[in-house]
Amino acid sequence: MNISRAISTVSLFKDADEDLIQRLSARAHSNTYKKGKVLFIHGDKAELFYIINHGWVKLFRETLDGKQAVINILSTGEIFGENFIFGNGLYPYSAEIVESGTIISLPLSELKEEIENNKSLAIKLLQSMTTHRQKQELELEHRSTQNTAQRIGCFLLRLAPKNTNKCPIINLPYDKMLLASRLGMQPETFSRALSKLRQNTDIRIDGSSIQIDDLNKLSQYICSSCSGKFPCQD
Amino acid sequence: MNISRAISTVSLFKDADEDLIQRLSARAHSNTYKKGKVLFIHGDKAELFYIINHGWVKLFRETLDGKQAVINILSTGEIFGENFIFGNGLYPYSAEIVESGTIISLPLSELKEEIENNKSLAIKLLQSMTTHRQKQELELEHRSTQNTAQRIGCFLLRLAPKNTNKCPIINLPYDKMLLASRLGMQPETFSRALSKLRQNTDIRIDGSSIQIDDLNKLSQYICSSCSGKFPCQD
DNA sequence: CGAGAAGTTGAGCGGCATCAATTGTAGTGG
DNA sequence: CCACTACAATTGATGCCGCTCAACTTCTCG
Repeated sequence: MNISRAISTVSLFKDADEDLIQRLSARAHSNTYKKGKVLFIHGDKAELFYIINHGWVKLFRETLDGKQAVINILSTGEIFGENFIFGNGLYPYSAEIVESGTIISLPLSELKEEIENNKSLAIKLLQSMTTHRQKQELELEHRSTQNTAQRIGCFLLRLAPKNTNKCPIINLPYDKMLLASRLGMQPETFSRALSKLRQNTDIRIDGSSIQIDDLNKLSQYICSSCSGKFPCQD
Repeated sequence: MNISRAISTVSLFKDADEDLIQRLSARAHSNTYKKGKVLFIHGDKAELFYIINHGWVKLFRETLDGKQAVINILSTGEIFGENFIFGNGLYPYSAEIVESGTIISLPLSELKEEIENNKSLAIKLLQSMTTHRQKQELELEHRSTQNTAQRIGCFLLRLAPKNTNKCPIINLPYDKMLLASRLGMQPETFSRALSKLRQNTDIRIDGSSIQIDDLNKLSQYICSSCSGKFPCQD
């Protein structure tokens, strides 16, 4: 897959004209990284933003006493670092490859220039920022109102295909340790919470694949502690 | 204080030209509300955004089983609802007056129109969204890495004046119940956590005013569980 | 097949929530 | 102005949820 094709799949550039894609491609670099590679750390000078062509990336912060807070875990077609164009010039968190893959990097200065000259791109970025803010707020709500079993269930519900009424089978996108950190809990707690969820909602677990027999029962168990209604759309 | 003056104090409109302020003022309404008044609730059609001229406003979400998650508590010169211009047309949370005051309301459509015709305003909005996102991420980190006493201390530190090396005296901006909910804890927990903080950091508490004798000791107690360095700037 | 990591399970503990009772405080009306 | 009321704030007792430490099992991959 070539670079310009990858760029044009990103939702921020979906309706962009061909010229823009080409200008961006000209300044882009594609690299393949192994699991464990750190792209940048909290406090580094922010000069690039990234598009994931393939693989998984973890965004996180580390506290002085060694704890880690995972902000998000991203995959193919997703973008990160783009929201620092108008920041203080430093990355506010770190990024690490958690599943080997290829990453495209682009200069923030180039994106900034494009945005300043392209109204519809600026508005696209505003839209994507709005979406992210709302997800973030929902995340914060979940942390304070949902218990660990519900948080796992909520994650599963959002992975489930929306429009099938048959029992979906879900494959966890990455390993359970990573998922636990993504959901803000310990691996041991995750394991126990998942089996608690199984007891309460009749899901069937086989390694990393999970079958939901009764979607209704699951969503009731989860969404009673949420401000939204299933299926989640906000 | 007249409407256009109030509008021009908002950071989003700080460098705006006089014409813009006047166009906005022409479509603005100022209202005085008492404590308890609900401006809008989660799910309402989003048609207005608001500027606080005076008083305090709580933004929050409510879950089906009655729990409440406070998103933020805002005051004079702050703006809210502006980030729904590019949303799905519905308010994603509720807003309630918690300290009586006057609020200016403006149509979102007007702001949207201005932004689409005014590049520098669009960029201003992008900047403010960036700031908000980073604050939100820090908030999420705090919830998972800081305990209740540290969260209170962190709140105090951010209220303290930055550039004095003498012992600052801080007045809590609103009552302790509300502050507890803002920090995601129960009132009883807040009370206990505050006295724990007093024991560990030599602060002196007298009702709602708090004196910090040893700023260094306080910041060490707090910021060891944070990814940032004191004084907080990111 | 063996080493190391992921995942599970158990025991124990601490932090925060909950329920309940008491004290402090501000606002109301006689 | 004071008595009354309602609510804020504190304190105690108790229980649960999730973290920590530890042992064990399962899985993965060289």
